[in-house]
Amino acid sequence: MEPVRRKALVDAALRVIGDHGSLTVTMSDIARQAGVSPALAHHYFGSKEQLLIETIRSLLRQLRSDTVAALQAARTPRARLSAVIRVSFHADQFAPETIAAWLAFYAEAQRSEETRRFLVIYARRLRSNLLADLKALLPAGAAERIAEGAAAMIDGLYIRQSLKSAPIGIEASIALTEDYLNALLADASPSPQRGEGTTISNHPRDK
Amino acid sequence: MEPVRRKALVDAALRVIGDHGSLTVTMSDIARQAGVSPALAHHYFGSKEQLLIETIRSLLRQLRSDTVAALQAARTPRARLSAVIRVSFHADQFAPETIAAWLAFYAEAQRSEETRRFLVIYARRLRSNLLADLKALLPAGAAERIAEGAAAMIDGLYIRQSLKSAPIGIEASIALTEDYLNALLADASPSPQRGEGTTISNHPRDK
DNA sequence: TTTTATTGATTGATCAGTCAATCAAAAATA
DNA sequence: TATTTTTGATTGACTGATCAATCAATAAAA
Repeated sequence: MEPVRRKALVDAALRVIGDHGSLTVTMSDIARQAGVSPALAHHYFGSKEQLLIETIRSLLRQLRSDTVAALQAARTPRARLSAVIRVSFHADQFAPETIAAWLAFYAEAQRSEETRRFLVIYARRLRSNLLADLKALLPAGAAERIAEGAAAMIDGLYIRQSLKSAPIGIEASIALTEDYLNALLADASPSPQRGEGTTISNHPRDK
Repeated sequence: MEPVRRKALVDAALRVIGDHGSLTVTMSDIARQAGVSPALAHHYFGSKEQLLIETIRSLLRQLRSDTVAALQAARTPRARLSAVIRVSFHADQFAPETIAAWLAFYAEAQRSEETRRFLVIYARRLRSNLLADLKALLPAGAAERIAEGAAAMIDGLYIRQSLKSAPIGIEASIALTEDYLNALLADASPSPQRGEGTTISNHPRDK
């Protein structure tokens, strides 16, 4: 029973948090959603905090397995970059409840060291997935900057989506991120003289 | 006394929220920080929610006045774009406590309609500040997309900063956003044939 | 019988919000 | 000017609700 209940509770937590848009949900809410008593939730997880930790861990695991699958299907570095982008904006990830849950965990990360660690893992993974393939197309320095920029744009489109005003939409979000990559790849790669000299380098941080 | 106390309480709320990294701070915490009794906070604001609303309003007011000042100092459209970027990453805005506070309000916006309204105002302002000057440099369609992308990148750099791992830094954040603008301006403007045909248009959303 | 699953009932802590009571300053009255 | 009245500022003490966490008891399975 234990694994069944644990999964049910984690799934329930994710749903309740997404609906409510906040981690200030009660153990009772979660337990009710999972169809068990609050006491049972405590029995299996020990504390609310621990259940929340497992919940974000599950969110991350899902994203990771989606990413791995998408990367395996892609052949060229450029196609792998597109795959990473596509996964980030996959319908599941882009559902309002999922966005709300991610946002709630970002906020929680300000206080919970363990939650922060998980989000840092996410951020690093996204960056390094992008970086690995960018390095096949660009000098290391430029690749690092563009990976940083693309990761930021993905997160930014994501967070803006959470406001639900003028929703940008999945396709448009992907297109914006692709535009960014295309433009900076074109800028830095085919004619290094121009790209290196005027746009990419020559910034304060390059001192 | 009333205006003095109101300001002290709003400032205290901002500080406490920033330090604590969450809106789940008590009225007592805020009142203590402001050096008054919790009862007085209720007396002036009626409810915690109302005090919180005033707090985000104050955050927004500050950002707006900074932006207006920066825009007035800039002369060309391109300079105004840089000014908007610079204000977004101004040291005050980039302080960890300020970022934590913004993040907390983003999360709160999932539940509080009024909080959401304020954040939508922020998002719209940022977008339209960028758009106004981009339109002077580009066709409307391209300008809109780039404004959206730049706004997303700014917000994304901001939220990534909140994780405090591998902090990107003010200068590097500005540089990344400038790179984005430079690359897409170069791409779309000087040779419309190429830009329009390959990078900017020809996306699913343009169907 | 022993172990595991499950819950209802309860506890203890935390907080938002209320209220009646002070205190002080200003305004009105003598 | 001196006195009384009114008004606003301020608080300590309290209340009611909420909730995480506990625990002893029961049911079911091994």
